[in-house]
Amino acid sequence: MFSLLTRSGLTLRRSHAKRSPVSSISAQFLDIRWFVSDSRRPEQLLEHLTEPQREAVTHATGPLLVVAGPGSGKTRVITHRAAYLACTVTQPQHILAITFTNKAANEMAERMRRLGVAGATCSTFHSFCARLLRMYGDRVGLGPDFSIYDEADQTAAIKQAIERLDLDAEAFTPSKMLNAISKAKNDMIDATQYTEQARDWNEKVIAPVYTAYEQILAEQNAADFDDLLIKAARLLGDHADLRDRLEDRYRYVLVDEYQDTNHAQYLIARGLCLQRENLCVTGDPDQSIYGWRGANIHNILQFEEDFPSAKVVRLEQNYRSTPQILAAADAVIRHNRKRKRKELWTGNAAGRPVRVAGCDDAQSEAAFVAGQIGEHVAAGGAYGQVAVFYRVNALSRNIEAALRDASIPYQVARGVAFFQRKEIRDTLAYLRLVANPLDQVALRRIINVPARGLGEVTVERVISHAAAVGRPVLEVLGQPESIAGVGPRAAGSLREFTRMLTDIAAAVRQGSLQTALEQTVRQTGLAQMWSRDEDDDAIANADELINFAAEYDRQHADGSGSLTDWLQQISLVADQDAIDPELGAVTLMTLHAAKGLEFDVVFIVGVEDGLLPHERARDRKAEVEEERRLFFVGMTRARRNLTISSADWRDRRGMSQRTSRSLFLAELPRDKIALLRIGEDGQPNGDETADEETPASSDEFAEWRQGQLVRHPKYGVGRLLWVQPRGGRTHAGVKFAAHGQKTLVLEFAKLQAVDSDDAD
DNA sequence: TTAGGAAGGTTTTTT
DNA sequence: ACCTTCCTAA
Repeated sequence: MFSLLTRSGLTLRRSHAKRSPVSSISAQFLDIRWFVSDSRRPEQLLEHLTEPQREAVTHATGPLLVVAGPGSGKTRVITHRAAYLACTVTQPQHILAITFTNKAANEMAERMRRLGVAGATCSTFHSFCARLLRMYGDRVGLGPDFSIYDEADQTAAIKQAIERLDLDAEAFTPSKMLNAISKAKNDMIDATQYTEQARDWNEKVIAPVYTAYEQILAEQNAADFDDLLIKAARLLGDHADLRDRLEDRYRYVLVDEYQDTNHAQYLIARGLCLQRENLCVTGDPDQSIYGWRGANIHNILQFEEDFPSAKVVRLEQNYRSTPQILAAADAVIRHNRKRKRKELWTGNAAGRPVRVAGCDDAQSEAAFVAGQIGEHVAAGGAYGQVAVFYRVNALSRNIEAALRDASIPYQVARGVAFFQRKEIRDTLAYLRLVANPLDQVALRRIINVPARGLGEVTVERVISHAAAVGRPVLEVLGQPESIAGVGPRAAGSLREFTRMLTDIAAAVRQGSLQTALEQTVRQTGLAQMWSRDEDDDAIANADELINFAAEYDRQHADGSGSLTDWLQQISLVADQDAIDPELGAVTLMTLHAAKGLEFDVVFIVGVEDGLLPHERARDRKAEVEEERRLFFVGMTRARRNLTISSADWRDRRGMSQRTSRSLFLAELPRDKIALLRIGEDGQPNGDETADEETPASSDEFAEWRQGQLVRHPKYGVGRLLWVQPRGGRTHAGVKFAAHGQKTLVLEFAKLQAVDSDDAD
């Protein structure tokens, strides 16, 4: 965001008075016990609701599952239900609503306030757990100022673990290890259990790393993202007194996007509702898109078994999209075999057909999108009602360039990217160290940034000395002369470094984060380093960070803020949090980030084999189904117009490569879509030239895709490089192990598919 | 110890 | 194309 957000040619710098997209997350806990502002009668809340919606809203006690199709008014039901409960059976402060992003949490709080209910807690799982751990973390080995390690910090910790074990297991990259550890954590398998269960060679290598990694996190008073959830789950599981206290506080619990909860989140939701079972979950199995990070779709599928007394309400009427859009999305999702049947329908008026645009290359695709947005606005539409979705972030580049060229304002939903920038991480590392002196990942990051003559050798000496005398590193830093092997020069630098930290800590105690940050940037020499390197981006971004701190200061003028809390907010920022709907700009984001949003006009670009479904998912049926759900989520965001595009050529790794179209395109219903052919200029080439593009003759090979293994009677086994319908025949490039690359016509080549699908 | 260049590996999605 | 890491020279 910030500078990323404002890359468009137009001026989008927001004034300070305006709410910064990410600063809005600070309001996430709304514990203020206000009065229910008007004496709204409960019946009023039921007006304008359909029968099933009303059923869900008025179901007061006991478990409730709301299976809500896209655009079925789910958010409305949730907020009305919370409001209804608050003025019939309970008070606002006894309601806990858990959503997927901070942005959604804020929105829910805001909508409830508009319904006259203030004081409910609206939060994400991660924020809720973090706050819980700040209070009760001592029971699971965390001090109140623990650091939250993101992926980069985790990687650093893993590297430390590997070093400590004297392992040079280059067979695994740290990120592979991290994945394995994260997966284990998501299943609530701790390092001890993992070690006991380790069967194959992989697991036996990873087990000691997992153990060492956990040790390092504990030493540094740090928790990774997974820890937030699993430590909170353990807290609830092991401490009945705490559970009782929380259950008394939160008597009605509501979990949104339940299809994307993992095992730890499931345990937390359960743990909060053991006695009253006033748990209401909402979600849609067809929109489960986070299986890859441990989400367990069975949580929602088995809700009725978990809670035999559960009431189930299905919301199937769609109020969002045109019948064409809904029918197209429905036709696609029906191809998923592991699925509960659901009938989607809408009473909305017919609109335009869904458009499927085949483009020459990624540039013409981008130009096409920009041109169409221009036309939309020329016809009276607003930029703010347009979104472009893609499978991978890298695809935003072309689109951004084309929008800039066309002077179209846009925002990219990449809230986290800002905080991952080097200059921001460096600056924050100083503050992290002040908040949590045990945060060695932060220490190692900046002890020699900017360079002050403290090399690897010195740092290791200091750290091992600290370990030897059993004192915290920061304490040892202050008396460098007592460390063997540290010369006078290094000692001077160490003292200077310690003094800077002390000064920053003092500035933080003064209560202004803005001042503390300004001082950090100046005193540490970071600012000087950036100007020396003429790194204008770094300077601008650091300024943005300072503004962000200033905004926090302003919102916590009453003294309710803290450095730890500010850092926590930053750690838990989501990409979606960076979107400002008021900005009046086109929104660019990944399909994952699109969940829960809606726009009048939607473009889904790069719908090509290998991209959607992504090549990493393509070999496993379950993963292809998740990719299909992702496509479904994207399609169903559209209210009025939906355009799906693919390019015949796309740059990958610097080289232009032939693509083949996504198998999902063949699943769109012919009669609901309009096919377009887009030339180099990004203009449609006549309307009905699409026929040669449709794989009319090649239905037989429609399922064949890039990367698939095939067997040729003469050449043996090979892999499909590309598949392209051409004039009633299907051409394909195949790379054979023994005979190199060949171009074949599938109708004649007598290729057999070699099935590489894993049963999952 | 640092800087700078060459080589080499790498790419999904994210709280 | 891009980033990280490794290597070498100063």
